[in-house]
Amino acid sequence: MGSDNYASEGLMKVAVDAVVFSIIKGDLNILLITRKYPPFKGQCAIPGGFVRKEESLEAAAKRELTEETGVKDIYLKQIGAYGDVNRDPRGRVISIAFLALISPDHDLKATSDALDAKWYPIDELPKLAFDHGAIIKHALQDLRFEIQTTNIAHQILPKRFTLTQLQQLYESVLGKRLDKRNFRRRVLEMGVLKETSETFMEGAHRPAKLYVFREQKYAPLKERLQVFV
Amino acid sequence: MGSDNYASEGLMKVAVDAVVFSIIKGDLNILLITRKYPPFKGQCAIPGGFVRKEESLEAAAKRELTEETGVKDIYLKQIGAYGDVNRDPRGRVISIAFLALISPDHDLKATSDALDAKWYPIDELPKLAFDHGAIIKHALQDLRFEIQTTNIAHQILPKRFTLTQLQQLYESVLGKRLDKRNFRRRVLEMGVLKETSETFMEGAHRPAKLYVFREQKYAPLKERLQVFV
DNA sequence: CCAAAAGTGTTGGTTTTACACCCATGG
DNA sequence: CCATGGGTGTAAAACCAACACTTTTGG
Repeated sequence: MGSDNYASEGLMKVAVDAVVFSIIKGDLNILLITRKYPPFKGQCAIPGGFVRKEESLEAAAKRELTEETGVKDIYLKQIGAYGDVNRDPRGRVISIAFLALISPDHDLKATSDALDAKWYPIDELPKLAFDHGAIIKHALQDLRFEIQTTNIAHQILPKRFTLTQLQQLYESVLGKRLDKRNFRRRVLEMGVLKETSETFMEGAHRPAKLYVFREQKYAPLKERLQVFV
Repeated sequence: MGSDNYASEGLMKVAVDAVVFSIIKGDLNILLITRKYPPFKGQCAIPGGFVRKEESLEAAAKRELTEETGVKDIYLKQIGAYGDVNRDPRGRVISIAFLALISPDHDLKATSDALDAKWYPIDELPKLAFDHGAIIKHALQDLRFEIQTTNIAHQILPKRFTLTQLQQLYESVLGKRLDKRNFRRRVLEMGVLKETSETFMEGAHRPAKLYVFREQKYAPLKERLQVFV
């Protein structure tokens, strides 16, 4: 960083935006709000807002997400900064984007801003405000990488889950079918899961064993789950 | 992004910083400047500075790099935003970091700011200003990934190069030795190189074939060069 | 003819893929 | 006893890691 004229240079608006993914009926969805004021009034956008002086970028993203959608207590991973000169018609705004993968049963409260937050399947996204279309595209690439290299899956699954649920999650995120036997063998050999003594029963068939993640916080995996994209 | 009180919120300083890598005598080096003014006067830092109203983040990083070090015309890859509240003692500054891999024979001009830019081997880095130590650590991880998944190597190599030069580059970046036969087989099978009819001769031994990258611009590779870290 | 780096294949072990049937349960 | 999804093993193919000698040149 230069030492030159600190006072005048570089002042601009800094925002954060969150691309929040979930799986609904087997399809990957994204949480969007509808803008009630210009610019892009009536169009959809990913939730976000301006960073305050005294909060970190991640804290700002969490706060805005809660304010606009009611979603809280989730892990956000930074995916990059978007800073094209004309990305916001109001003036120069730099946005730092984050991604998350959460359970769809977080309550989407009607918010103070009267923005309504809704889930949209990723292959039926509406036209998006700002450069949010590009941000989402990058976020999806990033998510496909994340799910194979970290335990981010634990954010979306119930504490205890079946291997079939886990596999369906991977299939939805990666957008392709996986072989049941190979998937189970690999995920178990990696040692990131722990078998519980409980089972899950639903419908007229054999009950499924329930598993938990060994690491309950977001953490990188030792090896990559070699499923690729 | 919220629609609320656009005028007042989110205003802060935005900077860019560039972690520029090169190989000097087989060792991975980083380009640092010495700060001539407070804060962190006399300490080393990665080159960077504030973003101007009318330039993109990448353009700002390129401009600052040229101003401070003389290095120009290089590809910069964004690696993330650093926004901790107290990362800059002057006040709130968000910094967007970039990385590059360049040839060491870019001239390091004595700059207008009288900052001198010098190369430092990565295992002999001085104490660094701001959070630049952390930024460099992330940049190195990122570089090790980049070199296996993109043709970023073409930035540092001469247009035509030998396979031995390419292999030494990989070894320096990854910090480990690679098997000559396996390396050559894989890199050729990937099809990112094109053999030329020329050879390179130096010293009393068999001349080496010269190769060029098929893609002359930064581009992701179809497959990953499976060397890992 | 010596030194030096360029160039080149094979083998054994490991990993990955593809693939089909039996099990436990509720109705 | 039927329908449903849970659970399991194996063989062939692909891939990866380890390894040493011949070639071409200049001095």
